[in-house]
Amino acid sequence: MTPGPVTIADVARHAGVSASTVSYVLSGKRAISAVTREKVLASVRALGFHPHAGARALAGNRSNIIALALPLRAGINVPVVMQFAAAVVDAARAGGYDVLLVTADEGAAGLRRVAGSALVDGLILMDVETDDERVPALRELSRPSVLIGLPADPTGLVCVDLDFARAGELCVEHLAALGHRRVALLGAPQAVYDRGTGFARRTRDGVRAAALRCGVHADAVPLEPVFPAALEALSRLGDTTALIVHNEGAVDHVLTALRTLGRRVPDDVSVLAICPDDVALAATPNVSNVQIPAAQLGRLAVDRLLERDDDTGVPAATLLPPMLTTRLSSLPPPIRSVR
Amino acid sequence: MTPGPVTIADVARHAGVSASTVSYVLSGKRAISAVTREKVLASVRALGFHPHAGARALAGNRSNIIALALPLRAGINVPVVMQFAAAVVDAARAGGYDVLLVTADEGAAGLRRVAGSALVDGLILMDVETDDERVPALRELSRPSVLIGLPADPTGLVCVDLDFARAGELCVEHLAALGHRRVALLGAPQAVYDRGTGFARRTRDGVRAAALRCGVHADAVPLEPVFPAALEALSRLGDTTALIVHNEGAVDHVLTALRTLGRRVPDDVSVLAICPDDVALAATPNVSNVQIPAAQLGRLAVDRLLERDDDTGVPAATLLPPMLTTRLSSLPPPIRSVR
DNA sequence: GGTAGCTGTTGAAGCGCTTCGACGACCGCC
DNA sequence: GGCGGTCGTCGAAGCGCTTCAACAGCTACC
Repeated sequence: MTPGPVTIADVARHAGVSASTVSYVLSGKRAISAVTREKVLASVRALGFHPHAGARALAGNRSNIIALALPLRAGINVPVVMQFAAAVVDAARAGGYDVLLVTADEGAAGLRRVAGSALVDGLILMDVETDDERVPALRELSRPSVLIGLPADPTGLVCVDLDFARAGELCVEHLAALGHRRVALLGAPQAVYDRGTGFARRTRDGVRAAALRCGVHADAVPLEPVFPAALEALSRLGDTTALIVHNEGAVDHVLTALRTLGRRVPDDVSVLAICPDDVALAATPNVSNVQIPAAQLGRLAVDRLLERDDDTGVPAATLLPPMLTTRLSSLPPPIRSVR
Repeated sequence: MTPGPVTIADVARHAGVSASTVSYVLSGKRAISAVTREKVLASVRALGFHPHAGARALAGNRSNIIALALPLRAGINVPVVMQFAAAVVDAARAGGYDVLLVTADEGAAGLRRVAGSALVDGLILMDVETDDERVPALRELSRPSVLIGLPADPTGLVCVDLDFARAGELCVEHLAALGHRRVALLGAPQAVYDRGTGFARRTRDGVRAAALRCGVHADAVPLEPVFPAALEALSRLGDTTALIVHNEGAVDHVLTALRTLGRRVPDDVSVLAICPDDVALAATPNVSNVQIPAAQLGRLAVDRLLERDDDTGVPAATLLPPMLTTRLSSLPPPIRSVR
């Protein structure tokens, strides 16, 4: 039944043409008459031919694989990462590429390994730190790469991300417009700020800048995504009337803690989140949020990576504009707070 | 600086030996004198040589890549899946293998594609359904594979998993021993049962069997991992004095719902969970749990896959025995319930 | 009627590596 | 001192594919 793997020569023989013709039919790189093409395709189907990936990579000088460097470390929110990953895989597959998983543990050496051995044609990095050891390595790689995130110095690199600074501003502006005068950012765990992860800091900076501009007082506190931490953070926040939660795993805990403290949402406290829509919709009550467009960013990253073949200049950093969706958790502050 | 990629011939020339000698040094498949070996290794380092993955796969008939088929669908708990994935990647890397990500979307066709094109040397599948279309495909693949999970008919396949039936029994036995007479299993979302995912059903069967044996009444209800669902499920459970939560994402919600209903844990209600330790420890109070040894299972799967080279018989299914860790959430039932 | 220009197909030359068989050098043994 | 046996190294073959240069057969045009 299975007399060893089928090669292109088998297909050529079966179809009564040469191996190169089969190759051209499959790649479409040369005109082939309709008759021949059909004959060849029929043989391909009949024999169940799958071109040998290694041979193809060797001869064609491209593996049709891209590397996805995923963070699997402290403080990151796993479901969000997986949304990115799923989008990247989908987009890559749609473009005829497979995805090789590289963990952040391997660091720059891992990237050099997979790129150096021609295992992958390009790389996508997530969870980029402000001063990431992998960033300089990337520049020397001779393979294209795209970062999801924004390092301190993006020169010569292609980056895509949500404009988190603007997202922070947007939240403050929204709350300020509602009349809030005292807001707080409940952010990522401390470890994420310490590590210099870009998105966390950029949001914080955006919140602070907008607060200054809008004449609003803004606190910013890191937060572990566990219930006691949420409770404790809230009890220390005093007469804050609005919260901005930039921590997917903590949204639920914050709402629960508010309930525990007897503070109603949105009547006593308004809550905004920067999180994917599904997290916002799973919360009770549904939380007004700036969406994290994971699927869109993942797809964009792949597109940027693959369009590099066409060498359309250097697109540099693309920061998607944030979008705030108003749901049930934000209202003007209670009367007693508006002097 | 970079005059194109370094080939084995460059290394051979630099070291003053033949290409085959370099190959043998690198693979260790033939005795090489210490002097020559050092010379070659020095040249490898000096030139920054990385063997071309495609060429290696072509000549050596192995790609040093394994496929990991990940579920990215409704009802699965993403962080747990990622724990498995991380363990698989780690173990694979330790064995000199890279990991290619294949999503469940691609189904059997995806497996045939990556195996048929010799892209991967072996496959690991997660989230196997009772009657999974991929399982028969696997048998025809001519590449080894390991399932994390247990299909209806595991004949001829290598499977590893936690013994969920035994886990369910263990929970009931523990609660029965404490004196509980009425327990409830809060399980996976309905969609997971409908799909026929093995672990959910096996746990339920284990719970029922042990309940019968121990003379305990056991309800089993599916549960979405959102707060309102937890609240609703609990309010309908009547005078149940103990809960078994087999749903990582719902553990927190169940505890919060109990708090909301004014039922204290463990004084009024005992709670057991089947979940990874970190979920149990992040809960308030810490929940007694049967651990899901994701890291161990991931590593085991890779080991099983790679030891196939040695062809040590057919190890068949390996079900790890469950371990119950008693923490703060389980006590004998309140007096009023013990007639 | 000759030539220029297409179109469709082919053979052959690699891509960079592994591995097989061969062989020279050197060991110890009778 | 000659012979079998290791040990260490090498040349060459080939893995299955892509792609280049070449060419046969046409059409079209002057």
